[in-house]
Amino acid sequence: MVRIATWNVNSIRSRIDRVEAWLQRTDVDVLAMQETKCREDQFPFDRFEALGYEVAHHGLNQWNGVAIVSRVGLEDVSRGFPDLPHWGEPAVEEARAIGATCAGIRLWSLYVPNGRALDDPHMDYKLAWLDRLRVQTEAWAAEQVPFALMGDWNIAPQDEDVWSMEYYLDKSHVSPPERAAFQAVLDAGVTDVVRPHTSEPGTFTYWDYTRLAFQKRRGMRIDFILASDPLAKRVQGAAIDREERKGKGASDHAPVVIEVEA
DNA sequence: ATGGTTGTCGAACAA
Repeated sequence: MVRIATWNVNSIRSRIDRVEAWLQRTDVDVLAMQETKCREDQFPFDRFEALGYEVAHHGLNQWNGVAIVSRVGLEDVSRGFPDLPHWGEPAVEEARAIGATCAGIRLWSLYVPNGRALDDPHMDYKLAWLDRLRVQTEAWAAEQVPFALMGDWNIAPQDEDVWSMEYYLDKSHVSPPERAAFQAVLDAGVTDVVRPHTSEPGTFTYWDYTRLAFQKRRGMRIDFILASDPLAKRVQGAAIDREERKGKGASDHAPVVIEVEA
C-alpha cells in the first residue's frame, strides 16, 4: 500500500515543524505541497531528507511554490507544463505546477490561481490556467501511465462543498465558469477519488483563518486528488485530516490522503 | 464592529 497526500501548507518555512511531525505520525510515502512560499535556496530540503524523503521543489519568490517529497522514488521532475499563462508585471510564469514519477505513478502538485473576484483579471488568468491543464490532462490520459492531479484547486465544484451557498454566491470559487473549468478537467479523463470515501455533509478541506471559521465549521472543499482511471481503480481509501487544522500554527488547509494498492 | 487572521526580505498585498 502506498500512501499519497496533498496539502496546501501556506509557507513551508513557518510550517516545517508541523509538516515533519505530520509525516512521522501518518506514515505517508508521498506528499504534494502547495504554497511553499519560498525560493529554491530557502526550502528546508535537509529536514525532509533526514526523514528519508527525496524532494523536488519549484519556487521562484515568496508567492505560490509547489513541491513533491517521496520515499518511494522520485524521477523525471517537471516544473510547470507547456503553454501555462503568465501573470504579473512584467508577466511571468508562476510556480504553480510540479510533476514527478513516484512508485510508477505520475503525480502533479498543483496550485490553481485563486481568481480573487468574479470581475478580477485574476479570474481570467485562473480560467486560462485551468484550460491549459485540461489540454494537458487529455494528453496524459492518452499515455496510459497512471497519474493523479493533486492540489489546491480554489474551486468548490458542488453546492455542498461550501458551508453556505448564500455567502459565496457573488464570490469566486463557486461560479459557473469555474465549475465548468473543473468539470472540463474531469471530462478529460480523471475522477475525484477522495469524495467517495468522504461524502459526509460538511466535509471541507479549507477554513478561513478569520471569523472563527474553523470553530464554526464554515469551510470549503477545494483541495482534490483527481486520478486517471487505471489509478482510480487502485484507490482503497481516502481521508481528510481535519485534526491537522486544529491548534496553534496550523495551515488554513487540511491534508488529503489516499491509500493506493501497490 | 463593513469587523476577523496568517504569511511574506512586510510598511501593502495575497489568501
